[in-house]
Amino acid sequence: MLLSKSCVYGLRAALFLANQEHGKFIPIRQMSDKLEISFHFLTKILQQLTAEGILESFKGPNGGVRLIKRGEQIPLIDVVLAIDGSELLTECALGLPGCGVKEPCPLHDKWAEARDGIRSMLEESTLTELVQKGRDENLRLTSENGFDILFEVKEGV
Amino acid sequence: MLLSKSCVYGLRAALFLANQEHGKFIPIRQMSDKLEISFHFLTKILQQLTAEGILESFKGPNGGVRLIKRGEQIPLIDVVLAIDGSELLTECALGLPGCGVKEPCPLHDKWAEARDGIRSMLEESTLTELVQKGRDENLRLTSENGFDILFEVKEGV
DNA sequence: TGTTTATGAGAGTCTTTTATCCAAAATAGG
DNA sequence: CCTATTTTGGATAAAAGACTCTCATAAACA
Repeated sequence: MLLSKSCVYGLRAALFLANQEHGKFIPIRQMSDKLEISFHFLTKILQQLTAEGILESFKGPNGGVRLIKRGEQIPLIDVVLAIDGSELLTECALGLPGCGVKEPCPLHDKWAEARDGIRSMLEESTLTELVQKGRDENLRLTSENGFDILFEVKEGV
Repeated sequence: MLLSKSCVYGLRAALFLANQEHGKFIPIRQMSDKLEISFHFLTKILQQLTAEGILESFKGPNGGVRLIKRGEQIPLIDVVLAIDGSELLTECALGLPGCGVKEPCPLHDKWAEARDGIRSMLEESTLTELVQKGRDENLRLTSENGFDILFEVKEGV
């Protein structure tokens, strides 16, 4: 698997948050329900994102988590590296310690280039951009539901 | 981790074999010693490569494994997919089942493109090509040793 | 005060990956 | 035929990852 499952969930959650009114705190329970991710598991992942300075949280009634910056300013790479660690995009394809420009393995150059393709794609894509695309084309965010699920706000009913 | 540890070992082993006289059976024990990989573990990995038609084996004295085709004709992708499975380069970045052109997730297009960068790099690189590079520039194949370790053949001493 | 909600630590389960071991089968050579 | 060599395949074990759950604490609200 290229990305860990935690990372995949983290991306889904980040997109979910970017699709909300900016600045509003969203309870984790609500996210776990909508995204069909175990509440406890998602909690751990979001705690990581909070610790890494991507989210901020607020306790108590009407509490929850929210993005620290606007979605426009958050590239996917931030989420991926916060969860899977920066080694993900620096590791040697042959597993050699210290593999790099100075002491490369035979695959180093090509591998680095291919990896950087992923990296730059993740650097160039922002949460907002994907949310926009998801809304415009009504794409999926869970196995069944698309971005529209996020709008059926039933508060006050 | 982008590639599993098994896959990484499999690549090292494939390069090792491509650096040997073509057609000669190399005992797994010798490979595990030189490549500093656990004999038993490497055995399992090579069995997979044999089952996938990349290697062939021969039992008994002077037995071992060898590449079925010449290294020129073996792209890295063969080894990677034989071990990590083809899902590796088709999985959805958001983990959605059935994500594809017909039912994409918001990240699908960009992710597919980035993944394909890795894929085509692995398709275009052959074992021989890397062995050649490794020899020419005397690069590493283990944490300590380079391709030269493969030449100290001590038979008949 | 009591309820809501996140935090942090931790225990426990399940699955997959990584790693080790052993008996069986095949083969070569004496 | 006997023995040493080497792969095969099954079984097992250890470690890591993916979860589930609980509990005690803290902050905020009403």
